[in-house]
Amino acid sequence: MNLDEGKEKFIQSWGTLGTSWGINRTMAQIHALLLVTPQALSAEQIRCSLKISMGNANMNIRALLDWGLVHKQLKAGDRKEYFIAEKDMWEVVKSVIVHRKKKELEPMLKVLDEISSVESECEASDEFCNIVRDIKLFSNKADSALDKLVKADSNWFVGTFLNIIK
Amino acid sequence: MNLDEGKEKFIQSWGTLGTSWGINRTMAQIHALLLVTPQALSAEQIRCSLKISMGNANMNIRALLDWGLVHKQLKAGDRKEYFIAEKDMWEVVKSVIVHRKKKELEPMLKVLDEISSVESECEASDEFCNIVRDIKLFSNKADSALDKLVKADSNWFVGTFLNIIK
DNA sequence: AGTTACTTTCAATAGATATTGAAAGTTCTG
DNA sequence: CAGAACTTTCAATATCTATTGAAAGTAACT
Repeated sequence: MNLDEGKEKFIQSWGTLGTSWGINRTMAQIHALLLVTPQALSAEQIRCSLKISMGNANMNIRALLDWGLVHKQLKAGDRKEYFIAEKDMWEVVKSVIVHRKKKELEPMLKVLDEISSVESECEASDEFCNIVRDIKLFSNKADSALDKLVKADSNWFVGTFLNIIK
Repeated sequence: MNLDEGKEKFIQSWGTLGTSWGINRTMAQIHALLLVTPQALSAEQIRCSLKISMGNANMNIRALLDWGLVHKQLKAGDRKEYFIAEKDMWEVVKSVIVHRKKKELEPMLKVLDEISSVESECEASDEFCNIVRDIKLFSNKADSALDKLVKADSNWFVGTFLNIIK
């Protein structure tokens, strides 16, 4: 396999993977392209490589910056902005965890709190409250575990943590 | 808040959460309904509760059985099938991990293997191979960590694991 | 201040995915 | 084995999300 085929294949797969991870296809493909490109690329270069519109490229580059998966780089004497990917996989996973935790787990915790105030007025409502309490307990544990995880540094995670549970 | 409002709210939120987890809305809502229902329900009861079509209900019940998130229950002298949810949250998360690992991580590992055969013929291809090797290393670690996790039992996970990283 | 180079926004449109409903299939029962 | 009770399938359709392209915005240089 040659280099271009390899890059192409990686970009397509990363795009597919992304869609299952709450990251849209283009966003994941841009990230993939930048991941396998040692130097920084301009929006124009990204647009051409992936054959997407300027608007699409721009919006998803902003989203990637927002998630901290891509960093901006300015070159002296050049008005264009250049972009380079975060290449430490643990940092990438952490960003995803932080964003999804905020978007998914936290609203769920809020709802669980609200619905645990269901009045106890019959057997059915007591059973409901018990089930909700279990789910809440589990979710809270997961929540604080994730908090701890994202505070961990890359070396500890890859070197120690992954080995402990192995 | 009364019981019905609480159930309704839970079902809607679980449905929303599900869509971010590779589980479609209806599938997640059926799961939610069964989660907060102590006894088993028939397809007809599910259909009525959620106001969805028979076809939709059927397909998603099958999917839930397939994922192991819902179990079938037969009642003596009744031709209908009844369904009851897996209520242990760790079992639920494990099912999701198993399915998503198969659908997402494993195909990615395969692609990473394929593309690490890119010929070393210039600096760029060497850099590409290095980046791919890093990602592969990380992914393999994640893969085997997840394997270990799903083999763990609920008590160990909730009682020990979540406390270790706390 | 005007021109050029580049970036952002957003309504229209395309594309992907979920849902319905009706028809076909299955299994039980008298 | 005919009919009833229930389940499954699938093409048509609806819904939800991503993408485009054109117009507006912004900043640098002359």
